[in-house]
Formats: sequence, structure tokens, C-alpha cells
Amino acid sequence: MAFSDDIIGWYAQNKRDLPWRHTKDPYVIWLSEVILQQTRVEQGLPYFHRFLLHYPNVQAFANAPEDELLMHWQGLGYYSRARNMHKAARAVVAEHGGVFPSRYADLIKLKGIGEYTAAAIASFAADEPKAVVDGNVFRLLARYFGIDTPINSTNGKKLFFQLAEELLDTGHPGLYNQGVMEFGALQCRPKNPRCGSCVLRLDCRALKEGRVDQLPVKLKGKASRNRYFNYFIVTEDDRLLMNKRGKGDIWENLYELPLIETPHAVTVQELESREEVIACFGEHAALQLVAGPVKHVLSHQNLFAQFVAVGAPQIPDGKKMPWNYVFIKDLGTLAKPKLIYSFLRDYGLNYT
DNA sequence: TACACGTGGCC
DNA sequence: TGGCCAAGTGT
Repeated sequence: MAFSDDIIGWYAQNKRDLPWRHTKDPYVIWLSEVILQQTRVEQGLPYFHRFLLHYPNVQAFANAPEDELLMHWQGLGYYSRARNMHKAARAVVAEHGGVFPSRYADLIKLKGIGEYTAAAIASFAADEPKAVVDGNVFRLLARYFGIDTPINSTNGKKLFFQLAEELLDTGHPGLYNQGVMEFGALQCRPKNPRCGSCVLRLDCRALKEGRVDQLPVKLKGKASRNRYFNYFIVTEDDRLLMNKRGKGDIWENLYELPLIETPHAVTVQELESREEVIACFGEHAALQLVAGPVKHVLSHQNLFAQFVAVGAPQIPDGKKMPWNYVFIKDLGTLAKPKLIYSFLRDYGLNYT
């Protein structure tokens, strides 16, 4: 009892004034929660405003083309979130008459809504007693109870979810859930936690045992792999050759320049004599390095990209590759990965 | 069930 | 600098 009272009391004094905290509309809460998955508030904030402006309700969201949603999502990362939100919005229109659900059992069935997000929406919008367990909660509980079971292990997840459910203030689930997360974000933060001023300091096991900086424990994942991307700049008058990425790899359904990936770093000269390059651009194409190699770090990959201008290209049939010429003035309507739009901007391919 | 999926900020 | 982390989910 004391734990949830301390959390709710602390929250009343210390909570930030965030726009999604002024509503009980499950659609608006859904927008904010998905945007905030694995994303800092400061990074997500402008996207929240943008999506609410363009798509004030779930019908508007469902009616939008996927390309347009991805364009507005550009730069936020984890693009499957936008694609899954599209599917979820259409399911809400088709199966819930356009009324966004606020029950956990309905929410959990929607694409892109997992245990955390379903609990968040259900508790914030309708005070359904479901405990949220996000990174903040894992960290707070690991420290407060001095638990060194890895938070990303199967056992750890079971343990922390069970504990969170027991601690939930069933009288004020929404308030308590927002409180624990905010507490984890501002007070029991990952680095330099503010233990000196913490209302839980007398009961915190990790603080008592001097283990605050060792908790939570997290199993290390696999090391990143390196990939070598050779991007080609092929223009025809005021048009630029672009590629829409497919399934099964990074940046699904986003647009990029024509790409040839090589198993290791290659020079432009080596590139010129490669079969695939000749097959794509003809024997007499003149290649010239324009930029790179640029290192672009993803969560599980290190990309090394170089950008190569193609002079005198002879594109064989255009049917073999899924490449299409796009008017340079229209480039802004296409969703592109950060690596690509940064290059286009720096290269002076300006579009408005 | 581990692992893949983006980007930016911090030290 | 490079590694870790940030309101997770799908497969």
C-alpha cells in the first residue's frame, strides 16, 4: 500500500505537463503510446502533434494511404509501428464501427498493440486495472526490490509482470500506472538516479546494498553485423531513379536510391567492373564517388554507405529492377530513411 | 523464443 | 568513441 501511495503522491508533485495527459480518448492515447515505444518524449512530441493534426480520428488514420503515413513517420524509426497502426486503424473501422476500443481484451488483438500498450490505453482511458510494465517499471522494481534476474530473460519477464500486477493500485490504475512510469523516467532514471531526494530511499533494497548502478541486469544481445551499401545516383532531366524497399529487411516500404549491396567494402573502380553493375547501368557507365563511405548505425546493423553518380547510364529494360524515376520536386512526398534524406539534402537535391 | 527492427542523446 | 539506453512488438 505504501508503495503505490508514495508513487501517486510523488506523481502529483512532479509530473510533466504532456499533451496526451489531457485526454481520455483511447485513439489519442494510442497515438502517443505507439509513438513513444522505444522513443524519448522529446523525439516523439513533434510526431504526436503532426499525426493528431493530419489524422484527428481513427477514420482519418484508416483512410490515409500507407505511403502518406510512412512519410509523416519519416525520421522516427521502427517503421513497422506506422504500418501496424494502419492495420489496427482499419480493423477498428471494420470491426468496432470506428469506435476505438478501451478494453484490454479488445486492444491486445490489434496489430502493434502488445501487453504494455494495451495496459496503458485500458488503464489511462478507462481505468481498467492492468499493470503497465515498460523499461521504467523494470528498472524501478529491479532496484527497489534488489532483483538481479535479467529483465529480458523469460523468467525475469514473468517475475516482473507478476510483481507489477501485485503492486498495482486497483483503486487508481491509470494514475498509478502513469506514476510508476514517470517516476522511473525522472527519479529512478537509468543514469545518475536521484536517490538523495527519493521518497522510496528508506525502503530501496538496491540503495541499501549499494547496487543501484548494477540494476537492472540485462542480458547482452548479439553483436551488430556490418553491411556495405552502394547507392547510385541516376538522373534523367529533372527526375531521379528511386527504389521502394520490400519485405524481409530494414526500412520496409521506404524509398531509397538504387542499391547494390556488396559483402565487403568496394572501391568505385571495383564497382565498375562488377557484373551486376554492368547489368544495371551498361558497360559504358561512368561511375564517380560523390559521398561516403558514411557510417549509419542501426540497432543491429552498422551500415557503410557510399553514393556513386552514374554518368551515361544505359538502363536495359527497367523491368528487371523495381526502380522508378521520380520527379525531384516530388521527392518530399516519399518516406525515406534518415541515411537517404540526409544525403539528398547534403547533396543539394532539394525538394520542398 | 531469441532476435530484428531506427534514431538520437548521453557520457 | 562506441556502447548503452528509450513509454515494445512481431515472428
